[in-house]
Amino acid sequence: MKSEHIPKATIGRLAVYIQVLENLLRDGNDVISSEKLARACSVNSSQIRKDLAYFGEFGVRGVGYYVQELITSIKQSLGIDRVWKCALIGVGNMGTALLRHHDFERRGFQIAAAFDCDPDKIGLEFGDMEIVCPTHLKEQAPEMGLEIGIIATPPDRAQRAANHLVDANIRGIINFAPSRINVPPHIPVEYVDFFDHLYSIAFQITLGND
Amino acid sequence: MKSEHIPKATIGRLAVYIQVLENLLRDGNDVISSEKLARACSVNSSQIRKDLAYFGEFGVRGVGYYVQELITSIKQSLGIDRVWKCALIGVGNMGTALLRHHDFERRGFQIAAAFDCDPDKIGLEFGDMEIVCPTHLKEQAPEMGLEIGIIATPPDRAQRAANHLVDANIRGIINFAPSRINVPPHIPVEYVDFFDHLYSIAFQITLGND
DNA sequence: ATTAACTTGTTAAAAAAATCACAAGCTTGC
DNA sequence: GCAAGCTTGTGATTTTTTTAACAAGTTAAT
Ligand SMILES: NC(=O)c1ccc[n+]([C@@H]2O[C@H](COP(=O)([O-])OP(=O)(O)OC[C@H]3O[C@@H](n4cnc5c(N)ncnc54)[C@H](O)[C@@H]3O)[C@@H](O)[C@H]2O)c1
Ligand SMILES: NC(=O)c1ccc[n+]([C@@H]2O[C@H](COP(=O)([O-])OP(=O)(O)OC[C@H]3O[C@@H](n4cnc5c(N)ncnc54)[C@H](O)[C@@H]3O)[C@@H](O)[C@H]2O)c1
Repeated sequence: MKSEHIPKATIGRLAVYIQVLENLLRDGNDVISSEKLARACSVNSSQIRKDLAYFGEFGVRGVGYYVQELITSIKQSLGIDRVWKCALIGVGNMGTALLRHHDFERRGFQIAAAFDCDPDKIGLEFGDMEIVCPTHLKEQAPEMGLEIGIIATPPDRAQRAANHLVDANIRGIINFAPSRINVPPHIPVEYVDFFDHLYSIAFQITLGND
Repeated sequence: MKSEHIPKATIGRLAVYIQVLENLLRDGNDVISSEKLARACSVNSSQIRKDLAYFGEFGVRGVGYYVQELITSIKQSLGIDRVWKCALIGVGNMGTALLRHHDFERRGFQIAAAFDCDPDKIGLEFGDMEIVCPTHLKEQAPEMGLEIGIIATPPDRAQRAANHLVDANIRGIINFAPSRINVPPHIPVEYVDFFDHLYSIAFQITLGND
């Protein structure tokens, strides 16, 4: 099929499929049907087949999908069959948790440089990486091949951080701060806010009460 | 209008509206039109009016929405016009960042108790809260009025943590661990995984390249 | 070889969500 | 008091997404 436009929801589900498939593989499952995978992911099996069809034909009729092969195919489709180098801006509570999280590389991402404007933080070492001032971003980004920016500053500093990233020709941005940022339209921005999920839970609980 | 079923995407957008409205209020805007709010949130103005219509009529024709009033109405609609007490399970990198984050209460949530099974962590104090073993959950949850569980354990411990929460009659769960959990159907579960967003960015960047 | 039991990829149908378009309502100025 | 100018709330329409249905391909057993 190999379609042009892919729904955003599909991307989100592919992330879930990878997660579940990796567990299946660890448990020794070599082959899986869309029906079984669907149950494990709490979705409809046609949904899975349709999601995969956007990118190609990965299964065998009458058999199912070879798990390892499917994982590889999905990762290729998403563009995470390689490591993306990320620049972290803002090394506070959140930034530190991210730096200490050792799952990034395995999942296709590497925080290769960390920036903070607090003089008390500049110079601190994290593994083989030193925290430096965001003004160095423009010079370090091309040198180090930084492509994705992760903003973890307070909300009123997020735009400033975004400006540094844009100026350094970064190609995409994740913003953990609860504020909208303005960047040129060719740079994709994703907002991460746990409170979305907390609101959703609160709402679902409240709803159930009526 | 006051409809029965509300799209999940609507809840996500309401969270964005609150964020933007609070900034508008801080900047001294008392009234806003759906058109202007729409631009600030990068959505369609009918979308905003429709989202709000699910919950009631909050605007004044010819005028717009009174910002403070609208914030209050949205919070009421979502059920966050009060503080929800949360139980954190797993006080590692992520859990610690959450505990140190002082935005929770302002946003309607409070991490009122923290649990970890690591003997080195049990007994540590965080403000006026002491980390205790998850076996105490069942006894503390009703005592303290804990309603929402936040799982921040390693993925292979998430199900165990979920079981503790279910056993303690918790009403909803946020899972930060990258693994699916099984709980009774009346308990809503939300999965938080930043990698969704990283995948999405990687995909959007890769796509732009073709 | 043929049949029966599965499972995919895809087309068709249904459902859901987003957008448009406009009547209804508020405000201001004359 | 009325007209002109806005802006909401909502039915109608369009677009998007999800689900169902099934032909086509695979395997295994007889
Ligand atoms: N910690 C959490 O659990 C959590 C949860 C949800 C959202 N967030 C959001 O994530 C962001 C970071 O949260 P945190 O808890 O780490 O805050 P924090 O205050 O601990 O850290 C912010 C860091 O950003 C640095 N900084 C400020 N301005 C900067 C600039 N212009 N350039 C570079 N660095 C700059 C500060 O020096 C500090 O180190 C906030 O916007 C917060 O709302 C955090
Ligand atoms: N740190 C991050 O930035 C980050 C990012 C994305 C996802 N996550 C996910 O969040 C989860 C936590 O990450 P982390 O970095 O804090 O890990 P961590 O290893 O630092 O912390 C895990 C904590 O859970 C505790 N724990 C283990 N089993 C437990 C149990 N049965 N009951 C109670 N506590 C238990 C451990 O003692 C430890 O303190 C992981 O699943 C991780 O994949 C973390």
